[in-house]
Amino acid sequence: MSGRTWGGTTLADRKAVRRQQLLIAALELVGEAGMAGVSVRAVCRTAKLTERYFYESFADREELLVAVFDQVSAEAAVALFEAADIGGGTEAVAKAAVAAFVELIVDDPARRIVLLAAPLSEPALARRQTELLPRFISVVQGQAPGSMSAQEREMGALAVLGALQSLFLAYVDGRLTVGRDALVSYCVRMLISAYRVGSRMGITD
Amino acid sequence: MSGRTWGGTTLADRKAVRRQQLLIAALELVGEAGMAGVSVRAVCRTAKLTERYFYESFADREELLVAVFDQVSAEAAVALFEAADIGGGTEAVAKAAVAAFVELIVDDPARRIVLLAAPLSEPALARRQTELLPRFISVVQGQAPGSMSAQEREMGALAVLGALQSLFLAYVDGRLTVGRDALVSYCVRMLISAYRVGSRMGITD
DNA sequence: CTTTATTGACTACGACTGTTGTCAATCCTA
DNA sequence: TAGGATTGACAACAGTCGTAGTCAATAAAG
Repeated sequence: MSGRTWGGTTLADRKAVRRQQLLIAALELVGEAGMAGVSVRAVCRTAKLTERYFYESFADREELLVAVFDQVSAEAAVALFEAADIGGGTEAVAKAAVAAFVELIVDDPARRIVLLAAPLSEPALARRQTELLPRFISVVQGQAPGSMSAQEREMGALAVLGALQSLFLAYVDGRLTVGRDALVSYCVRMLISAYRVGSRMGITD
Repeated sequence: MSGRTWGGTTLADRKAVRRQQLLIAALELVGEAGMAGVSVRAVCRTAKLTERYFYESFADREELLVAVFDQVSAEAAVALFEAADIGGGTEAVAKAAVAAFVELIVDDPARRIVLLAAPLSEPALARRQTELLPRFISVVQGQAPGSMSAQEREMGALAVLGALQSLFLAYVDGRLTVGRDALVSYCVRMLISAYRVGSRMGITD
């Protein structure tokens, strides 16, 4: 049965192709109309597939969104790892990674929405992002000081993520009027110093 | 004409009452179904008013949302100012304010969504929040160091806002498993040290 | 009582949604 | 060629949406 073909391809291959078509269509819709533009019918319409094929790969919209997020995240991770692979100290690495990320989100509205904005309004993506967060953070921060508890580390990562999301989204919205270099520089410094919040107990003003 | 009454009240008064009914209905819908639950028809249904009265006070959904945001923000600001009005140093003030804010958002899901989550998915609210941000931040941070540029101050405020949003939303979602005291403590330290990022030029690791 | 303003309950337009089923046409294998 | 799998194009159900107009009933003032 699995060897049977249609148009020269197996059913498994056709399913994989259709699945990818749906992911691409969803990302395209995000870019055009934001997350609200991603409905089952809209995605199928854009992919030129009937709704039957949606349910071939995804139980519901949420499952599709998570798959889109995973795919875009994986691409972003590759870009970050490549940008950070320049050797040098923590600051140089952080700067390269942040600059690469700023370029990615400025240049690609759809991916920006998926990576930064969507997790803020889609609970499933927020959870997924939280799961993947340590991986992204580790690119630029290396090892946390041993004195930090797991909780401090967790809070630090979430705080950094929130801060970056806020800054980047404000920057592209025009709510933050600074140059790109200043933004990158600030983010780098923030990333590097983030552990200081947690690593210095008993701070007084 | 303005003195003419209906049921003992003037037209202006009735308009004000209906407007408030719509605001209350919107907040109630937020609590039940998130921002997606707030449509013109749903709000009017909940307020038991016909759609005509929606357009009496608001041009569209966005204008209603901004009004809801403004009202909830004003209430939150009062709560923060009262909590912070305890005298003492910056840390004590910050702690009181953060603890009060955490209590507010944990106890009131609708207000939490309006204050923290909605600005992340509704552009008009993001802009409004950016405008009001300096006011909230000033409660707990007093004056920024004179050495900071306006840009650094702006970025610092946005970073802090994003960090707090991220931490609080993760906390109430169960994505961040720490105690409330640990969260408050971390946020206070972060708030107090946020200016250090900007105030120390040329940080090296 | 007459006139005007206000209210409440619809209708209309032109779409949209998620999910599932039906049926005819096409393709493939034996 | 026959049988079964696959495809493509719908229809169906039961709703939803934003915006504006219509009309009868009610209220108020002179």
